[in-house]
Amino acid sequence: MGRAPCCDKDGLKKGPWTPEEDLILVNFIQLHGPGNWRTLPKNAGLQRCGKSCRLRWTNYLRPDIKRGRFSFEEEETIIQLHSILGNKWSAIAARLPGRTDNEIKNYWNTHIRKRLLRMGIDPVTHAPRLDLLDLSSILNSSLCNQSILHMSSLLGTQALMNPELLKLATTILSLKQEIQVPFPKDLQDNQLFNPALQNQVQPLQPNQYQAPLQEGFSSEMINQLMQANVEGFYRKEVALGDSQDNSTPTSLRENLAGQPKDTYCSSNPTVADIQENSNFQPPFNSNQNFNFESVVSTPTSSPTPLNSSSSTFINSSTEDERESYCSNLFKFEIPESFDIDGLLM
DNA sequence: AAACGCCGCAACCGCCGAGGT
DNA sequence: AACCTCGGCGGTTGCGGCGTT
Repeated sequence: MGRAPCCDKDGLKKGPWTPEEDLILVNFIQLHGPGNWRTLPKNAGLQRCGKSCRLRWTNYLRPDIKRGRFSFEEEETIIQLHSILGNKWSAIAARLPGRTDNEIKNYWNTHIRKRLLRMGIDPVTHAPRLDLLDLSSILNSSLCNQSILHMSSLLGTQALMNPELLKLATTILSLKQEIQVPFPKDLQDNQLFNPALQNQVQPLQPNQYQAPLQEGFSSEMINQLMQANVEGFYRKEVALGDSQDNSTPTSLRENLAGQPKDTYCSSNPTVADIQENSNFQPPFNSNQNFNFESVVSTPTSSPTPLNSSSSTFINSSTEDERESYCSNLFKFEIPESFDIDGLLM
């Protein structure tokens, strides 16, 4: 069945809207309402197709549109909703008053997505991905300092209690001493020139996350480094005064991490759907039993209210701070006030 | 100052589902 | 059931602004 074009393209203008066209469209809609978009441009005297008019109105001219930079709360909401809804921009926009799906989509693609990639987090699944991780930026921050104590600040003291991770840390440190690599220089650059290091830290390829790793780096160790990366960011915020119980690795990220995109993006996912379709395997604590509802329902005594950390950075706006803040979103818990049932309907 | 490349965003395109005939 | 229209959605494109060389 052939589909008729939305309008006769002949003689219709395309491209950016002029202020005059905007004025005509706004005046017409204020007087008559949008009505039928197909006939609107003709009635209003615009040389545009109805689709173009609708888009211009909904994305730009609507009086209730909020413009300007996204706040941290908005960004937080976007990330949380995206972890549940996937690329359902209109559904996400419905929960962000004054923001359009187009604006949110653009913001995701140009800002949030890139930031997550830098942090080694898959922007589709919201799961840590070793092949996305910028190891150099993580290691540089620690290895430019000689002391193992700095490694502990990177990995967290809890992580260093783990012999495997301690082994990894000392391996890296000893490597550094052996080969005298100038670590403030980009590690990835060094990999290109130093065979010894190349042998230890291979450039990571897609799908290598669960593949057998090079000698000296068991997959478990790498997993722990990944965990340490995410939690390392998180700990920075703790240091800034946000009290939180780190011993509870409950996070929606972990529950949704392994979901296939089809499930992820189903138009009407229910809690049961997500539970049923989730083939998630916890990447870090394989013995832990995961239950979606247990994650969704947060006890009133939860030490991590959804917005508890917002005030920490509320008045700052650097990318680094957002990145640090952002990483904490992957340990979020859903507060009681968050209507997840309503969200999933 | 000019050339170039990158980035962000507005707008377009193609597809889909709902609803009417 | 088949066909058609319409609104809506998500992916993609292309232009303009800005920074760098």
